[in-house]
Amino acid sequence: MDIVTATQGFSAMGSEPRMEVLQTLVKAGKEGLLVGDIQQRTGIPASTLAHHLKFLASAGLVCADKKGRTITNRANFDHLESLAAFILEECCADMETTT
Amino acid sequence: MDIVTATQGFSAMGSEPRMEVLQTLVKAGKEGLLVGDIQQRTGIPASTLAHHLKFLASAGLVCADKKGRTITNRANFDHLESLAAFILEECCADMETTT
DNA sequence: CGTATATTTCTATAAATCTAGAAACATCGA
DNA sequence: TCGATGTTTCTAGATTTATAGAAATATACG
Repeated sequence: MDIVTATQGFSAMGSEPRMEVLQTLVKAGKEGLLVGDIQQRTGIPASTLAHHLKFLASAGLVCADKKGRTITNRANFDHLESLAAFILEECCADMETTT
Repeated sequence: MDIVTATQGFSAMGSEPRMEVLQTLVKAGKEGLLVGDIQQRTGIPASTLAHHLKFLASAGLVCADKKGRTITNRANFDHLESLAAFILEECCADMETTT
């Protein structure tokens, strides 16, 4: 994971409504949720929600899967794990003694 | 860790120069670095760096320790770990069957 | 005291983001 | 085909953030 990708991911997580959406999807698990479901659970207006979902998707945190009239959104668990790992990835790298 | 704190943390990580600063401090380990050291390693102008360090500190990601003329900055490793853990904290909570 | 050093605060401009109503678009069912 | 449903795109004003030069502050040293 490079720094640009990581930064985009964290930036996407750096807004309360967006984090709320993401957590709703993380809680929902791999089945995902329809946009309408998310809207119901979060109370975010449709257009605002669409905006945030696009932001989350373009950061790779969420995947959207259109089927008929509805769109299923799912958290991208692999990517989320990588981001979590990135935070302390290079911890203390500069402290290493000449081993 | 509540959602507001987490969001502030991720927001602070959601900018490339700031993430670069944070990583520089994470690499440096618990000894930390002087503002001037960070400036040298990142090439960020002093006033811009001060701005970002304040942002990082107010999000709890970094601690500043003034001593004489210099200020030592350290990554707040505990907080960073909590943030990393937060991302998938409630993973699949809504999928649980009636156990 | 006066000067050099380390860092911040002030300031201003440019750019990005947030929010949400309204309109548009696509798909399904009758 | 027509109306209902689910979701997006358009739009625009308000707010936040980014950047960095210049001035200010604080401490140390001679």
